[in-house]
Amino acid sequence: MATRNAQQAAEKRRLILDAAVRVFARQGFHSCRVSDIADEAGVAYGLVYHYFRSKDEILDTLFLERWNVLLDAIREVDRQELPARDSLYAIASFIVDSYRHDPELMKVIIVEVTRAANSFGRSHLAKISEAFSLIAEIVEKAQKRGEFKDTVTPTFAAMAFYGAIEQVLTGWIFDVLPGAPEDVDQAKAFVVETICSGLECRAGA
Amino acid sequence: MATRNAQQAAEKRRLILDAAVRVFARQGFHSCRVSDIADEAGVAYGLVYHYFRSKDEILDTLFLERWNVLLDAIREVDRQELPARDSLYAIASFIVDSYRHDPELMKVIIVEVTRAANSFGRSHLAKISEAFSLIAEIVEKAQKRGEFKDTVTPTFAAMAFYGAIEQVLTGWIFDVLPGAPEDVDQAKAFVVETICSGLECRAGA
DNA sequence: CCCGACATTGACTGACGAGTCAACGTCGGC
DNA sequence: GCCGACGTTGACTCGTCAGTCAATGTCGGG
Repeated sequence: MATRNAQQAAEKRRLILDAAVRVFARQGFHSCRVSDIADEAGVAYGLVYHYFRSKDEILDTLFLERWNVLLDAIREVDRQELPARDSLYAIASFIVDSYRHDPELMKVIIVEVTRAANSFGRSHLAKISEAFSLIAEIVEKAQKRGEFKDTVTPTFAAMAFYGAIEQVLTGWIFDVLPGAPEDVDQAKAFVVETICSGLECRAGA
Repeated sequence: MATRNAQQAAEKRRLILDAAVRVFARQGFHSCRVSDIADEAGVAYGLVYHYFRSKDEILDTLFLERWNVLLDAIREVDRQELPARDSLYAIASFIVDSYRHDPELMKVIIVEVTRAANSFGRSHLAKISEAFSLIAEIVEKAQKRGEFKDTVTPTFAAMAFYGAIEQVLTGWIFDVLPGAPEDVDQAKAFVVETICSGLECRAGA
């Protein structure tokens, strides 16, 4: 009952979650066994089931933890009412920096959840879509303010924006795109430049 | 030995492939059984293994058939040396029309191969990347001609372009984006407008 | 120092599904 | 109308894992 116990339990849980990230990133969710996670964490097989109801619940937990952080970040950006280009730059930066900070975790979330809409993504579709809606709102406001032209619906623009970023991350993850630190930095600007210039009203218009 | 036999065999093979598309689209590759495909095709379980070495080979076949058509289409567009915006519009059109023509097949290819780089996509990464390279070439030529600005590398631009389209298709597939016929038509223009305007040199520049 | 609660262990089980294979049609040629 | 090749069948095998559970360890409180 001691506080120390609760904290120790939390640490063990974290230990398993962190091990799972490494194993999922290395072998993929479906082709790894629960015993691989236990081994990686240095705990017994059964203990994994003491802390999590199922293998799925581990991935759910990893995804929700991180995605909620992303949603909060987007909401915070939104609240600041910056010019749309700055807002989108901040969001792109956040995602790209998340990748730079913990590539394995981002790989797992993108490959096993976000891009796996048929298996895992399915149950998290609503949560994933929340991000699209928030981005769409930012675009919509920019259109009302006259910053962005309104020939493209906010929803499509949001999908294009998010899709472009995710594809770039996927490129890094699978080594089809150069992912050196300087490339990663440039990428933020590239994506925002491409998408925003396409959405903005021309200077002369 | 008769020609008729060879043709009948080809038809049976096709029967199984078409059934597989429906089953994969409905249940997903991993959560369907080979017996589901056999049932859907109205043939015995074992016959599937008479025509294909494995469950994987069925998906491989479906993917390669379609992706080669896409690559040919892109090469053909490239050969015509149109303005880059027209080239990219043609490519976007081709992909979007492929979806309209056979949503189930495109769903399978995107969800189970293209977006599943960790399982199936892995073995087809080279084939998938070919499309990126071809698009990147088009962008590069446009930059050399001065149509597109060169602040964004062709590779990144290609990823952004393809990513945007794929995300829109994914939106339709999972009903997070309105996919009525008129939306589908607009989408081509939306994507090209967004990405190309972002890449083009400003009129005043 | 003992006791009970809870953390930890890992051998085991039960389900599932890919792939095999031996038996059974069927059809064309002779 | 007989023969043999090959298309077709589906019950069966066999490996794989997720999840269970009973046994064992640990630790704090009384």
